Amino acid sequence: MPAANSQARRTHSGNRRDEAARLAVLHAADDLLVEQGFGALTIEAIARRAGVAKQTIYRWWPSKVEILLDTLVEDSEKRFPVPADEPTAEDVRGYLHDFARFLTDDPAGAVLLALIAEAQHNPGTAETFQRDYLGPRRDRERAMLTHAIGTGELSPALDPDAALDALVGPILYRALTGAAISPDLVNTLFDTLLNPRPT
Amino acid sequence: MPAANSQARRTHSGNRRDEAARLAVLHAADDLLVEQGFGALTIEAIARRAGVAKQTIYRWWPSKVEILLDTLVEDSEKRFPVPADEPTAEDVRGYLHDFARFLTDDPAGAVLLALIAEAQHNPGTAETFQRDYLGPRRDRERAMLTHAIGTGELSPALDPDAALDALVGPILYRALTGAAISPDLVNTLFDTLLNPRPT
Amino acid sequence: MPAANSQARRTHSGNRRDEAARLAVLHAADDLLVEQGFGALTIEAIARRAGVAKQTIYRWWPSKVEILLDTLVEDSEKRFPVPADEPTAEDVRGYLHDFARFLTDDPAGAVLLALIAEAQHNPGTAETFQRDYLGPRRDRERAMLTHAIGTGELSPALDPDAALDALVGPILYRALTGAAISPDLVNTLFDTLLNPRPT
Amino acid sequence: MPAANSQARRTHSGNRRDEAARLAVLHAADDLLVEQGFGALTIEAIARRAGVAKQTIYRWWPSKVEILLDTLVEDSEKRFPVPADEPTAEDVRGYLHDFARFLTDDPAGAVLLALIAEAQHNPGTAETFQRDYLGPRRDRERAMLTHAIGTGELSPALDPDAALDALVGPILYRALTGAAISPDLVNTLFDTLLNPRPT
DNA sequence: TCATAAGCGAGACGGTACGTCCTGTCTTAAT
DNA sequence: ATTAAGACAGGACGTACCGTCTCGCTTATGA
Repeated sequence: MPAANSQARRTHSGNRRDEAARLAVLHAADDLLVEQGFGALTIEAIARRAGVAKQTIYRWWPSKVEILLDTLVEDSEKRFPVPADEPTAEDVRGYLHDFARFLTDDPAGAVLLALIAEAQHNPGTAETFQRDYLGPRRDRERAMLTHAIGTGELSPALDPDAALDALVGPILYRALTGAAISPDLVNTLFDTLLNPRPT
Repeated sequence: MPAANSQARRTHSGNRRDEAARLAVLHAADDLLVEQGFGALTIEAIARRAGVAKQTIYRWWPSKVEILLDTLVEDSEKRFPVPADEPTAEDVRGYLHDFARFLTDDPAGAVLLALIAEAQHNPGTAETFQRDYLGPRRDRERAMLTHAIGTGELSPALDPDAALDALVGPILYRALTGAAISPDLVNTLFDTLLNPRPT
Repeated sequence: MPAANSQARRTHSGNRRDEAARLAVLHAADDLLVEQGFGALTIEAIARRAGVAKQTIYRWWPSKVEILLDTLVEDSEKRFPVPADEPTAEDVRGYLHDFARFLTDDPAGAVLLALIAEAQHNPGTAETFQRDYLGPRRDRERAMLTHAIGTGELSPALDPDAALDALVGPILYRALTGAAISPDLVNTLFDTLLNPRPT
Repeated sequence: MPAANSQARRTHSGNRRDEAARLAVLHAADDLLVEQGFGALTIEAIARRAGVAKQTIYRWWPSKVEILLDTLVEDSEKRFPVPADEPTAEDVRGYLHDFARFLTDDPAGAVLLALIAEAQHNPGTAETFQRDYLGPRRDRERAMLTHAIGTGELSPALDPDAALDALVGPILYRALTGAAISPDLVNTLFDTLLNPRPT
């Protein structure tokens, strides 16, 4: 764990961006969100916990939303990457399970929910979030689904984007309302909406 | 409509709750949210626009969330009431269309999105919102769906609550991400998930 | 002494200006200036020490200069009021001695020096200081001197305003440069510049 | 004059102190003080305008006060040097006129006023200013005055230092309060305080 | 001649204060 | 009892400077 304590004064790197400060900010933001909730996630609190000056945060991130985005992009790639290499129907199913587990069991899932929330409150956030997170992921999800349709493994009644909304929507909705997401639900959604070739 | 302007000093009602003040607050909150977004929705701004003292707001509402809830409950009942009287399959379908239209076309739809968002940021809000809005509506939605299943008109692969999540989820997800919701999408979801008896 | 401690939360006066807060601010500013110098005299430090919110300071004073002015006006009137009632030559002489003593021995003298200094750095301060302090005092000093000239007790070579500058200037200059001001110096200035009728 | 513009990147002298940078700093400080006042005289602003790195300033001057002192020493010597070569009474009188003119008409006079001001706010500045400016000049002024007394041209009622305070004080006081200084005032002070042998 | 040592522009860093805004509590005077 | 008004303590906002630091470069010097 990257120590962000303040007694051992970090020595920084002069003219160049200080990687230790960058990480300290990301971790502080993440920790604060999980431990104390979005209300406690102020720039001042992040700076305080990271042992960093406010100006250092403002220098590199326009707002706390972008900090969260940075952590989310990293965490999402780590915890539920979109299967990209000749994905099969089972890869798609597995991806949906991973997504559900990320939202309900992973502390980082809270970041995704918080960003969706913040996007409702702020049009700028909505745009940034769409551009830097939802859009790129959707592109890869669409490619995944399209491939599995192309092989004949899946044959949904909806076009790929609508099908993805129909799959992701319910999972996310249950997460947003604090409900559990059983693997059965995911499986039934998958079977009903994507109509997989019987095995 | 009760004027909420400040030049014509409203005369208030002595020792009874002032209904004009109550309405002025609800309208001010609604208007501010729609016109200037959630960021501008502060107690001070509501009080200012409503021509009401802050204390009057704090006396009757624990937080701005409850103000929004009050407006949302009223507006939802008006714009897309849950069909309750022997609802048919077509009533269910119509309800989903009304819900989608509320979210995308009605200014009051923004209130629902804002409350879902705020619920992510604040556990207290989540609970209140669930208890006073989502829960009661879901009860009536479940009754509606159960009735239509009981008559044999609908036969979903999922249990009623899961089916409702599967229908509401995608619609809400598209609204949350700012996407349009075509009637076709709603129809296809309805047909795929609820498997209606062919007419 | 008005307690400015923070544990015993002051109860304030609601709708009206809180006199206790006003005094706490004035005393905190005074104390900080004397104890830690002008550099430590920040709005934040005053607020901290007075146990007062910053906003309360900004509500009533445009800047810390006006806080100092308020204390200076009060203190000057108390410590070296301008003799006003048929002042004699000896009253004038005594006034000069009081002025010298105020500058060198009284902690409040530091406030006067600080304001003269600040006036050099800030045109707005210069104007306010002139209008609210120097001007009014000079009017009364001129009246005092004019009266003593009118009785024939004093007959300076300079017009009253120039004479006052010639008397005040050296005293203030020595104070500004941290030099002591002996009563002899004041007496000699008085005798040389005002040419008093021999007794 | 060495251009302090930033587009034409100055080539510096490698191993040795860069004289161009030194001058650029002095001029930038001077200009900023005159054009925008003491409030705008920050190290960052000086560095910006001089096209110099902050570190270069901190390397050679402990604080902005010393920068001003450097310019003041140079300018004072140029604009109103203390007559040193067998000064007559008229030299003394002329010196006082020069001093008054420097304070009121010369942009560099603002530097002297600013340093007197800053000395009130900061004991370190007071000491440096006394040691490097006021002290040395006073030594030469005392020598000048003593010489003119020695020749019998002048016979003040006060000892030389007190006489100098009595002359300089009023002039400076009027400058500090933004008042004009007429030659008549200077002449009368001179005549009254120094009691010159009639010509 | 070529390493080395200092000065330089640049700019990131941890801090502190700025002046503004909003929070939720309180008191007053009027209804 | 309820209201409009608004003062209050508190605390976050985003900005500007502070004084320190490290970087990569340039130049003069002496081994």
